[in-house]
Amino acid sequence: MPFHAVVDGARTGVQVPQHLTRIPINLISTSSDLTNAIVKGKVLRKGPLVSATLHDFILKAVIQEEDSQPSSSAQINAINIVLFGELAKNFSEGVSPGDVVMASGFTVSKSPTASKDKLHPLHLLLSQDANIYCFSQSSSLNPRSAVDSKRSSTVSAEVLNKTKVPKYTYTRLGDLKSGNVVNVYGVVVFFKQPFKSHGTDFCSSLKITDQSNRNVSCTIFCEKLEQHPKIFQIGDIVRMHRVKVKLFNNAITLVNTFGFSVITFDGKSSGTVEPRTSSRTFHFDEQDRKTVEELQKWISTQNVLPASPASVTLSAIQPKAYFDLTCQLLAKATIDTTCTLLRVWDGTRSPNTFVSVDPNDVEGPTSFSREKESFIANILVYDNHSMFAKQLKLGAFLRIYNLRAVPVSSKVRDINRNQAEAGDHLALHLHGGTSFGRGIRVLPENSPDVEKLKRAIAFLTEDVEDFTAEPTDLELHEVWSTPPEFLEDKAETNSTCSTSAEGSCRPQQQQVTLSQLKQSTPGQVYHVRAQLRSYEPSKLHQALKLFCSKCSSIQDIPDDELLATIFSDASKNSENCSLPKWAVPGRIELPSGSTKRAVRFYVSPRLKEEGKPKELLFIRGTTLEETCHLAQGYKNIVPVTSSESCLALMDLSSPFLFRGPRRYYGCKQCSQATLSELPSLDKLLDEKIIAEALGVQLLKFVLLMKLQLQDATDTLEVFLWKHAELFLGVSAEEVAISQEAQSSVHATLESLCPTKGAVGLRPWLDLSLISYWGDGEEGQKQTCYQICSPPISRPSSGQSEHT
DNA sequence: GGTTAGGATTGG
Repeated sequence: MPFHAVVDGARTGVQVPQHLTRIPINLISTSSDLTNAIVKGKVLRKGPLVSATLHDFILKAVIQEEDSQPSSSAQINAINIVLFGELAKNFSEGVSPGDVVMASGFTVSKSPTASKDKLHPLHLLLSQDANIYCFSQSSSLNPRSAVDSKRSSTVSAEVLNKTKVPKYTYTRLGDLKSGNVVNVYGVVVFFKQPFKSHGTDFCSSLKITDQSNRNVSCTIFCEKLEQHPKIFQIGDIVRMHRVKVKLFNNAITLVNTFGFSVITFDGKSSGTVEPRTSSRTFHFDEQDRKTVEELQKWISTQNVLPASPASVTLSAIQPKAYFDLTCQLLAKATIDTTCTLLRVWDGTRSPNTFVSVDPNDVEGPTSFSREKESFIANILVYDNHSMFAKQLKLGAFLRIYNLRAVPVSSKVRDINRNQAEAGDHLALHLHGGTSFGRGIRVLPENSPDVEKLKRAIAFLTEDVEDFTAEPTDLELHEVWSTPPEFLEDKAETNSTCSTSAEGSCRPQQQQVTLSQLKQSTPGQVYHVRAQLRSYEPSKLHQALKLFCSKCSSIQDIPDDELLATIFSDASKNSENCSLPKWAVPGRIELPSGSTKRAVRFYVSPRLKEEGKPKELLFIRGTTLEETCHLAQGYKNIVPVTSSESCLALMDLSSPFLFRGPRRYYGCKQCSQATLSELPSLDKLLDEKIIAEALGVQLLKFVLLMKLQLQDATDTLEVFLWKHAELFLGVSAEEVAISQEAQSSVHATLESLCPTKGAVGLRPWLDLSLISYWGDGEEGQKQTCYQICSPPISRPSSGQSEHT
């Protein structure tokens, strides 16, 4: 290795070789024998990393000898050094001004800037044969040095060996020693959302644990909310840098100290490890990913998490219970100076939470349709939470912690109301204070819980018009080799809620038999009770499709055999080609069979500047297998090839992006792909941002099935399409990568339509169907049907009305 | 380079 960080030589085993002889800077001349010479100096200045030629970097720096006292002003003890290639890169990443470095294996030549900068007339040239040893002043590497170090922490020189030695050292919670400043990983077993302290900062209080099974309380003071850990639930994983170990009441606690930073991860494995942070620059490497995955595994195998107030849906609220609620904010109203009303839903039927409010005080819609109202809960939030609630945006996805359901007796009912209507109800309160982690958190749009919530409320938020507005039926029928259809008419959603149909009330109207449905006018939503007679395709992977929301085309997902051919053809095309101006090239060693081989990659200098150069790699010349292998180690991989002597994206028949196990495709028809540099972003890169930057129209994973329903009167073929995710309770994207999601779909279908057993014993389903006019063969009109609700199944008995 | 809090519910 040409670059070494000698932080604690005894510990890391890195030593400056004994055979080298120190040469004072002022004695360096063109006639010096430099074979075994080594110079030592403090880094005075460090220039930027410059991309010089196609495959190279240059970095200039100035070092000054600290321990030599120039006997006369004529003796110069500072010298320019010029580093090339990997060494320049490592120096750029690993060395800060003020660090002491030693250099060997260099050559010298005349310094072109000597007359201007008055430094040494020669400069040192360090290429791949040279060595740099860095004695970092950083406090973050080693807890012991951190305590002694008077210097504020700089993140520097943690690069020792890029692949084997971690940039940061993490202390197990069982090994914490009072007084040390440490970096730690931990699983959250208790937390409070940040709250305003009596001082200048917000305060987060949490308790974490790890494989050493020690629980440690942490207190984080930060002025800005975004600097606080983004904890959504117990079981999340936090990584904290530079926390000080203190003793309080005889117990070890951690408090943030100078240079503190934190990132948070989901405690449940989802295939990819996505750090939650607002920080533009944070270090996250392969080792971090492994650490997080080990903790995720540990959580899943150990019973480490305390029984937390379970996340509960509105329909499952128990009176007197405390619980956490994940929901969407629809409207809010000021009740008084200490209390705000939040109107929310989560897609399940709400208990009666009547709150009287003046419509003039309401922000957002003052009323909803009667059926929508039956899904809405009213929550009163007090004091500190009331203040916070006032700045919440309508439509936001929230998690409300330690919500309480208080039974309210009917004694206080309005005398004018009918007794039955004004019956007992639940009052939902978020009391003041932060005990038991009480608080409200806005969940980001991309969190798995929000994705789940969106699916659950889809049937409430999408009006019937949405179904028919999309010209997708053309595609639906083409996929099934049936006459193409196209929608024109719009259905209406005049609906009333049948209160007699307890639990099955949906925003739609008449319950009809299949026979009646076939004779009724298209353009409406109907409620049916039916059994699932059959479904196709029987093989789930055939139900998974790619959908373009721009041109509404649907296509199959290419199989690996086809993809392998595309990759192999592309890699044959290895001619030299011109690079986009921004691309910084590099090479990665890949194990290929028994031999290693190097493949080319390109990175964006902007991401590099932001401290995450490997966040997005453009890879050239790999096989499909190798690309998948690389995708396990790097967050975002975009395969590229050479096209007409220019670097270009690969054919859009193959995925344009690999993210962990996930593959993303673009629409051939709607994309205008160009290899552009990514815009500067505060947000973490995701498939949407990358697709947009590359001019790719991202294709959505969708599920498309055809079901045959039956009741006593008839059978009916219906599409399961727009609401397939809701119906099957999974996201199509998960089905594409997760065996668990696939099994869940199989289980759902098997429960509705068992392969064995009498047809009559199959469960009866309460379903909402939308019917609409489509264009049939040779311009003929034909009625089509789509499912637009989740299935609510009932035992096969009690269906006598149809049998 | 100083402060805050230091989990623990009954309350509209």
